Amino acid sequence: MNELQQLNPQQLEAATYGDGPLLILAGAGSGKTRVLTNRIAWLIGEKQVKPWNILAITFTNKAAGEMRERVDAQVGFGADSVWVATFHSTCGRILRRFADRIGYQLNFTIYDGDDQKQLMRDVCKSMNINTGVYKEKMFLSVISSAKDELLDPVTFAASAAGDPDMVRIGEVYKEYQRQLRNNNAMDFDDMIMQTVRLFQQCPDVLSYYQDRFRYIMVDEYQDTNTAQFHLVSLLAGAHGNLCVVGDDDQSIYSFRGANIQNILSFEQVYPSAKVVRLEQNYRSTPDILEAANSVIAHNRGRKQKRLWTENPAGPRISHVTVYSAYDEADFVARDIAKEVSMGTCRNADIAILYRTNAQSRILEEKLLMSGIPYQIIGGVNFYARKEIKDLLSYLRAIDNPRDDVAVHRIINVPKRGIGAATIAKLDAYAAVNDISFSEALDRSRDIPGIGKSAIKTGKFAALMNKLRKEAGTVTVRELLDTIIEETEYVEELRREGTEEAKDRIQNIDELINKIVTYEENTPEATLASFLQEVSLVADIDSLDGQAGKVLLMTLHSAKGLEFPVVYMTGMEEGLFPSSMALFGERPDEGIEEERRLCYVGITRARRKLTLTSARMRMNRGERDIHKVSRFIDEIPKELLDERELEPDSYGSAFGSRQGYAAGRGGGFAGRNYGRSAGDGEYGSGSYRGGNYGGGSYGSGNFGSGNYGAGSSESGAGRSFGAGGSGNRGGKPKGNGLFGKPLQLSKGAPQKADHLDYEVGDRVTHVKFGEGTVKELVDVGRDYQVSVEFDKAGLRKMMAAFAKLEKKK
DNA sequence: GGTTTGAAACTTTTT
DNA sequence: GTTTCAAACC
Repeated sequence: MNELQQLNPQQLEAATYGDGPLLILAGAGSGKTRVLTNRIAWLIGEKQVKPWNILAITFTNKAAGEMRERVDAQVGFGADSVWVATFHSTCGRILRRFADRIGYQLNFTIYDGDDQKQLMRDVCKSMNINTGVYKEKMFLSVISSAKDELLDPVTFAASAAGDPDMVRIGEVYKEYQRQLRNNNAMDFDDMIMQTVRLFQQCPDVLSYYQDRFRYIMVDEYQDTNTAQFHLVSLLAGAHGNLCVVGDDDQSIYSFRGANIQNILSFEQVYPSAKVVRLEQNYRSTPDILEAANSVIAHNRGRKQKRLWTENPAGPRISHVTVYSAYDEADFVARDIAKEVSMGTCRNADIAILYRTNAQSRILEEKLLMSGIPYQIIGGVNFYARKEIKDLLSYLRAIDNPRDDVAVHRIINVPKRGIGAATIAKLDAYAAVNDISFSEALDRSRDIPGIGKSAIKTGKFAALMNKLRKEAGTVTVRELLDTIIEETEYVEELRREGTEEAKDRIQNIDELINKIVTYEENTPEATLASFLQEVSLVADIDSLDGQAGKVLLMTLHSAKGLEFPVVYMTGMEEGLFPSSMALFGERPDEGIEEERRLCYVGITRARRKLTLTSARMRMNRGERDIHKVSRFIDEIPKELLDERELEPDSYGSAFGSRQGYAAGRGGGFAGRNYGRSAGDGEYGSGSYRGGNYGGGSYGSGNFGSGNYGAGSSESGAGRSFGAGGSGNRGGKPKGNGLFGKPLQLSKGAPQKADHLDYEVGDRVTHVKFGEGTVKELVDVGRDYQVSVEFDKAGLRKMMAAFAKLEKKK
């Protein structure tokens, strides 16, 4: 309790405010988590509130975990009875207990984005919808928004009357929802909406939880959507002790249905609400705060507040303009290496932020080359990887036989010789008889026209039934072992023997580890509880903090985090603010949300902030010329250390260097470098000059290397490098300037007269490190070199591109 | 009928 | 550079 003495007056007021609604407007870095945990401790210690009568809701598991830890540390006895959880897991727990009251089985499956898409494809197919005109994604996004607003298919249809497009969408929504229900499945949005429905339809359940949760706290309240608002209001309906914490300036999830009005009009909804403002920032230097304040001041309709700090001054904010995204990545990598070698910071202090996930690749590449350890948050979720998803689908199909999406996914994985035609017959049979796909499988022999395929499908059905039987008696881990054994899933990968297959096996091992950890830490671990846990993990949750690595993530993922050193990359009009926001339906609102995102980014930095802008960026094979982001202009000039870097050829770059040389044809900043491609002009908006050869560099047979430090890291282990699919056969498909193969255009590496290494020599490669030359083949224009690398394994590459150096 | 291969389209942010 | 769709191939 002596912790309270360390709070400032406003924090103390918020932490010790008694009953009734309470709105805490907490600016960035103002210590809101501290206030929340202190409040929980105070409620229990001073107000004699029972720990199990307290509910604290967050958005991510990570935030929940942190709060849990701090509550445990501060509250002591009884702390674990405090319910700290995310919106989705809270609803999950409630629904696992009462979903049967609203027509679901308790073992319902939770569908992620991939599952939703799959299901929507089936829906569109069954309704004969031309997805060339109406995209699945569009349907899903409208349905998602509807659910966020608590509109069920019936209400939606009513509101759609008169608008033919909306009526059509309404029909799709109805069918989608019907199939979800048939599959005994819910999507993410259902979790919230169905819980609200449960409360509305079953007053006894609602009053049970109202009585259970007498004190409710909601973190990041500005990100709640309408459904979440209703959920919270219902829960707080009896006792009225609702404490919400948020910052309207950090509302960045409107695309996900977040309704900023929830926080802006809290005082209207709860007229007796007490409002406390936390404006003292404990995180950043005065310059960084000043920059953040100046940017956000351009937004209208905010709750007035201005952050201030007593923190000492720090280094100036840098803004660096470079020519290309490649130069940007190079600058960031070099700057990090410099700072770290000077001892001003450690790798673990640094975060590189960007607007879109697509920007991460080039940064990743540069960091890898510079030997800087990094971890990427986001991109491909571990649980979304093919091999993981396959095995999880087995578990899902076992747990919930009605999960048609899961059964469809695995019926021919690994290959069992069951093809599309057979599956179509099973589907038709299931539809006619109104049974699930699994049941149709069980009746394989009765299916008309199936022929001898019934032997294969029957075998598969038998396997699934055997596994289901076993599931009741063994642990999840043992069950997975059996699946892997029976299906020879890993065996198959082992036979493939490629680097990619090895990676997949590693990921499967990692999945097994996760299951073991889960079963060890969860007393009542069941297959269903494990699957729920797994489907509700977010990318950000994998961040462990002890890694000693530079972190790369989107600005969205960075919310709620702080770092001593922050790089905000891609500060360009069209990227950030994104063109989607600029040219969307409501440009004003779009820009304001982007600006809030910028505010979030700036306020992540404690000590040193570096902003970077590239003039040119490759975008879907075209180069776009961008102006510097307006947000840079919104920062007072005197706060910025402006620098402009000239493009220059960094000798070490594999591939990009060459593309760079060719791409310069149009001339940059009025100067003419090397050859002139002739067409295209700099400065007139979008440059669409000759084909830049994006993606086709390294057109030799480079293989699809898999890099990254350990595939257990989220995002690492992603493969890049040219070659692989899309460019099979070793011949460059991509066009160079004027449609000719890039290799033939000027500036591309030429075949060397001779090579200064031969078979058996030790060589070094800029990315793969050291290795031994195994084979040299003269293929006309160039030599093809095969090298067995110590770390990266056997690689084939073209000598002119590989830039191998003989080791002395 | 099933599998493999090649070409085309597509990239905001996510629980 | 990745994922999806159609055609060729077995």
